[in-house]
Amino acid sequence: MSRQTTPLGRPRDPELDEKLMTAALLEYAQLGWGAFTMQGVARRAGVGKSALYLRWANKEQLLLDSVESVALTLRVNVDTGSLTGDLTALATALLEHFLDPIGWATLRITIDVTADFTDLQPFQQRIVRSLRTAAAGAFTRAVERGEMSADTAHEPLIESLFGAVLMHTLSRTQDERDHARAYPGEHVGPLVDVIVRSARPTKK
Amino acid sequence: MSRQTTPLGRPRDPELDEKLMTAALLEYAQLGWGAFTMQGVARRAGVGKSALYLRWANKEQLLLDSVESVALTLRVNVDTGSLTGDLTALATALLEHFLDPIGWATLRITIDVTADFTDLQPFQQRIVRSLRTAAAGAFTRAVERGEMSADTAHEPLIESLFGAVLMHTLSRTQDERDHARAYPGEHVGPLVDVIVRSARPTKK
Amino acid sequence: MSRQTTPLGRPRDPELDEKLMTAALLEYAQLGWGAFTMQGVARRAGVGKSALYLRWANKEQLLLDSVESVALTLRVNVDTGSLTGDLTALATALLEHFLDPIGWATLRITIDVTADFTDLQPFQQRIVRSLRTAAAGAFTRAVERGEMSADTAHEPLIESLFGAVLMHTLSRTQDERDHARAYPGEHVGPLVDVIVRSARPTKK
Amino acid sequence: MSRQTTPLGRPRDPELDEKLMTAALLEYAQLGWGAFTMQGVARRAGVGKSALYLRWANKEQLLLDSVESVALTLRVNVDTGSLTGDLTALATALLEHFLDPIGWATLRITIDVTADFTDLQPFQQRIVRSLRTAAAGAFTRAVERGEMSADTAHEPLIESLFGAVLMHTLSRTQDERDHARAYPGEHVGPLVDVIVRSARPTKK
DNA sequence: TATTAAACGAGACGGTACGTCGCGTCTTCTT
DNA sequence: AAGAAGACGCGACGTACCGTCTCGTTTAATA
Repeated sequence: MSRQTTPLGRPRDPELDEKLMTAALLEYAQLGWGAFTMQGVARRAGVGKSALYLRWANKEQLLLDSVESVALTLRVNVDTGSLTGDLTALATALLEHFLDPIGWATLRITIDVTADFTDLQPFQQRIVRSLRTAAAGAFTRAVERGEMSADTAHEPLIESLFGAVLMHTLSRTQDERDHARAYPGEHVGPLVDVIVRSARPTKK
Repeated sequence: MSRQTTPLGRPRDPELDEKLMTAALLEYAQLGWGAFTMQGVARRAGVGKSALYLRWANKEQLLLDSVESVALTLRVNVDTGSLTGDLTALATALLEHFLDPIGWATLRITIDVTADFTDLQPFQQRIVRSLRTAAAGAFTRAVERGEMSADTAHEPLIESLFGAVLMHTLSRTQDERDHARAYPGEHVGPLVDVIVRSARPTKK
Repeated sequence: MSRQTTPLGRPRDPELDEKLMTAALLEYAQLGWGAFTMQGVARRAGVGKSALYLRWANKEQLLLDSVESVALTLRVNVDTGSLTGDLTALATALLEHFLDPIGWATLRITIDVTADFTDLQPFQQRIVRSLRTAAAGAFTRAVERGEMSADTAHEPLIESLFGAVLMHTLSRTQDERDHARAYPGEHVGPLVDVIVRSARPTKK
Repeated sequence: MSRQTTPLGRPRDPELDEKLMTAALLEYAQLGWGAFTMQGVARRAGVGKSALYLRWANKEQLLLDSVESVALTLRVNVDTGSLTGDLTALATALLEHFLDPIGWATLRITIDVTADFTDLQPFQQRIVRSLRTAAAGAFTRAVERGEMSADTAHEPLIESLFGAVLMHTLSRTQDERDHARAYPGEHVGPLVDVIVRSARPTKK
């Protein structure tokens, strides 16, 4: 006769959700698709398979969900006083994201999702949007400061900067990536410069 | 007395090598890692599994080899008379490469390879190198024309341009990608502009 | 506090054990070693391969186990009032066993086992023993009746009778075996006679 | 215009026929059906697969042929002066045949052939016949000597003796079979006795 | 002596079964 | 009802062998 029915039986362990997604990302990051297994995730989390299948229908769903939960972490939007400073902060954050195994796993899955014709826009877009809005703030402030003319399109600049960071990570050897982890500034600086120089107002 | 011994037994069918790699890339492009199977490749190529396993030890090797054989295709180096023209040609080729299912598959595999700690530099580097050398030519000619100062670093510009194309492909929906396939110029133009403006010599 | 722990997880389907062994024997009886396949057994039983490999490590083990479970069926020991009657009952049972495809399969496997140097005595002996004990009863009663002297060795008589039935089955054509199935008495009679005459006490 | 055409080309190596069949029997005797392979036979004989498939269409044909070529070896027919002596010679020969790995392999294959509904009478019968004719001689001489009445049926006696030897081999452990190899007389004696006693004329 | 056609060693090839392992579902007992 | 454990039907893995098919080389009989 209770109106506000508490669900019967044992309640779900709320800590498991996050624990399982973390385990999934680690497993994927270390082993790749080929050796990524549900029982591997369960083992790593010290859990039975039921706990997984009660929450996700299959491997793909688990991975997508896990990736999404991580993507929201990437929220950087600081005013450092200059466009170079703002973009450096952003690019550094992204570089570190890509250098982190889990961040890289996120990218791999995004790439795979993009390939499937089943257009998982909501998933994909949410991640990209967080990057764009962060960059938009930096550009707006730059225009106010006069570092950039108001009619410059943001989109190509954003794609160039973030794409450059991605390409940089992608085209380097393991040793160079290790170096970037230690000294991100040296790697990000030249890339930010490209954007800042491109954005600077044309002299008369 | 012959030093140059012909290998014994029936020789391998040389047509099969290419046929199998093509089948593998198509299979991967359509299905992704999750549903990519050796027997699927064999079936598609109308071939027994033995023909596959005589050449490659496992799925990974087959895919890596297939990707490498495709990567060499990407050879663009034309002199159009202007930096904008040269870079547009390059970026368009790359965009079309990424919009092609097989080209995209190539990227996916490169990403996966980068993740593995087993540093497959020779593989990875060979692909990237073909891009860099193509761009280097364009920049050299630009310096000669006076469109660009001699002391501008190439590397960040290259990473920005190619990364931008990649990020562009990655962050768009299926519909937008279809549009890019039809009108690549509209998509590539703004990205090339970013680079050209960044590279232009500073006015006194 | 419970010492007698119930085994964890879903319990094995107890009906499957027998179903699988029956399917295995039928498959073997119909197709022989050459075409006997595990997936064939699984298909016939409407079962996945896992169910088989959870119970038996390989083809050989499955067949041995199956044979053993059938061998125990051969239990005949009746007192018909005369040695001839008792032995006829026994020999008829054995003849019918050999004429049955599954019974014959049992023999084939026993022969194979005997050949292997890995001496699977427990298996082999258990089958033979059931025959010997049955015959021993008949001989004991014959001695009591005075049909046979007490100091006659049982073993050679047993081997002669059962061996004769086996050789009879082995050396006949398919047509003759069909006839034996219909009229076992005509085939068994002469063989029993040989034994009875050999066993009869010597007249002074 | 030659009438007696010699076949063209390189003639078949006549030594190979026997060499290959011997290799086949050894392979089968040591490994059994399960691990009996054509390439194994070829390897053991130091020969390519072609040499095998030029002579036999498949594994089965090779084995049947090999068995048949061996069976003809079993030709014993000596007059020792007594029925016991004659039968002992025969039974000993058969016992040694069964104790020899190749002889045992012959039996295994015979058993398998008997099981198949494809009634390979010519094969099967030829082997059995050689045994029967040998025994027939011994019985004929026994009748002449007065050790046996003329109207006693031969067939059951033959089946009993040879069957007894077979059953004896079949029901013993490896150790006991080793003993029989060293002292065949001890094992054959009791079995021959059974037959001789059964065959002796009834005293008035 | 040179030609010719089959025999032969080697091994690629299209298949299929092996025995293993992971999927996603199910059934059992425990919490 | 959640959860750990593990059986189950299914199907791919990578291996090994089937019987067929090229290759190049060898070996007699013929020309």
